[in-house]
Amino acid sequence: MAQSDTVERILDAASALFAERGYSETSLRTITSTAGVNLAAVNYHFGSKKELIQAVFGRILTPFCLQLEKELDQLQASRSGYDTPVTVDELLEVLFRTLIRSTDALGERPSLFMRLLGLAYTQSQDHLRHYIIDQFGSYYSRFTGLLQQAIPNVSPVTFYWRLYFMLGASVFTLSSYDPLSNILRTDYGEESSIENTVALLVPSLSAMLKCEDS
Amino acid sequence: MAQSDTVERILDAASALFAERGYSETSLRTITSTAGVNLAAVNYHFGSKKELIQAVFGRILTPFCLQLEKELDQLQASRSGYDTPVTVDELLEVLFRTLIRSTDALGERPSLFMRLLGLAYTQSQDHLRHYIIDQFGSYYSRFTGLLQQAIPNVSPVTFYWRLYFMLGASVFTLSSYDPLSNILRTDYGEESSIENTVALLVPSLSAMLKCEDS
DNA sequence: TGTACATCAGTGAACGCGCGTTCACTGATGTAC
DNA sequence: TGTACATCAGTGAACGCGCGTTCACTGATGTAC
Repeated sequence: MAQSDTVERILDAASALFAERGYSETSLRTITSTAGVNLAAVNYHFGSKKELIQAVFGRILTPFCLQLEKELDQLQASRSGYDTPVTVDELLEVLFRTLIRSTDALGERPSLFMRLLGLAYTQSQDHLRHYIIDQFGSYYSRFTGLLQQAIPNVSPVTFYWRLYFMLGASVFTLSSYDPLSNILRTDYGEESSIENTVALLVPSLSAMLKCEDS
Repeated sequence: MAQSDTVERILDAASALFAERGYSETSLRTITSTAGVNLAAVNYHFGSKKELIQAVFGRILTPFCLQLEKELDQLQASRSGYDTPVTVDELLEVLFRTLIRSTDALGERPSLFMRLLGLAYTQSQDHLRHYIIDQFGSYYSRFTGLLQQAIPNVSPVTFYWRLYFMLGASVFTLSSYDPLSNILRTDYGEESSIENTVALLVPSLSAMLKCEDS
């Protein structure tokens, strides 16, 4: 092995296996044998299983955050000097475009990212939740701040809950994209793509976010 | 112990622990020591950990299904002879009222049910997914059929995806209700209740389901 | 009514297994003089 | 250029531990005659 691709092989195998089965259901023995490396290599390179989980997550979260920042900069720059504020639809477009592009750049699929994210919240991985908040918190705040400005007639509390409605709808659907699109093919005879599904998701979420606050 | 409440004690402890940590992260030793029963009692009464998981789920899913059936019967009966079809909002009201009432009747909280349901899909518990489809499939089909009739202008494929947007939003938000409402209290100084949150969820979902199909 | 047997909830201890982690070790490459 | 040493990626085997499950057993209650 020329100058160690062991780290990359472990991260590749671990990403796929964690997304498929969950963090605690995937053993280091399964990861290392899939990657074709020695069992002890994970502890040698990463220190522990927890640190491997964070490394797997960071490898996909970091490019997403950087890309999102760039896209939001562009979007806001295009508005400076004008009085037309950024719209909900534009923000959602940016969010999902960033999701698709940043995972694509890694040779991964959005569903993998969404599954890792969903699992971080449903499995008891406190260390990972804290890691995500540390890494992603400021980008998340910037995005949600802009989103709230785009819906001035919705109260803060309603907006708060709708953010989670949106998060749940997005993460749940996109993390289960493969099985859901398979059902669609066999039961409805319809082909779909992730772009296609996002194109249905964006206006649906937009309608939900903007609707009259009762 | 008068005529064995061991089974109930195991189910109570297991429900709470599974919802808190997940199925595979909860050991039989933790369950039995919490319940104050012998370790071997789970295998004696339920056969295996898998069958315990199904029993925990069934205890909460079955009353929900029966209650939902009754509510839908009533709703449809109130319409027979008239030409006014059942509305989206009425169906959603019935769904969440059923959720709240059926869990309440067991002395449990909706978030517990939603967490167990969410975990069934995110943890690799194929046996549980199959069990849920067997038990719940026909009730689910009836509900979604009525819902689709209430939105005649939305195409079947769009409706298919929006069902999962709705499911994701509901399960994610309600299963994380406690931490989310705690954040709301500390950061916004607002008290909330599950009824309150559902009252925000229903019109939001309704707007999302009904919005113009692009 | 009394005795023998069957049933059944529950128990204590052990089983084998897979887990994450550790550790002494190897062998190749880089560095100092 | 040659030698001694340091560094570092990687390895094979073992560690102790907690896991789900099993099994022989107990003791109370019910049933048959």
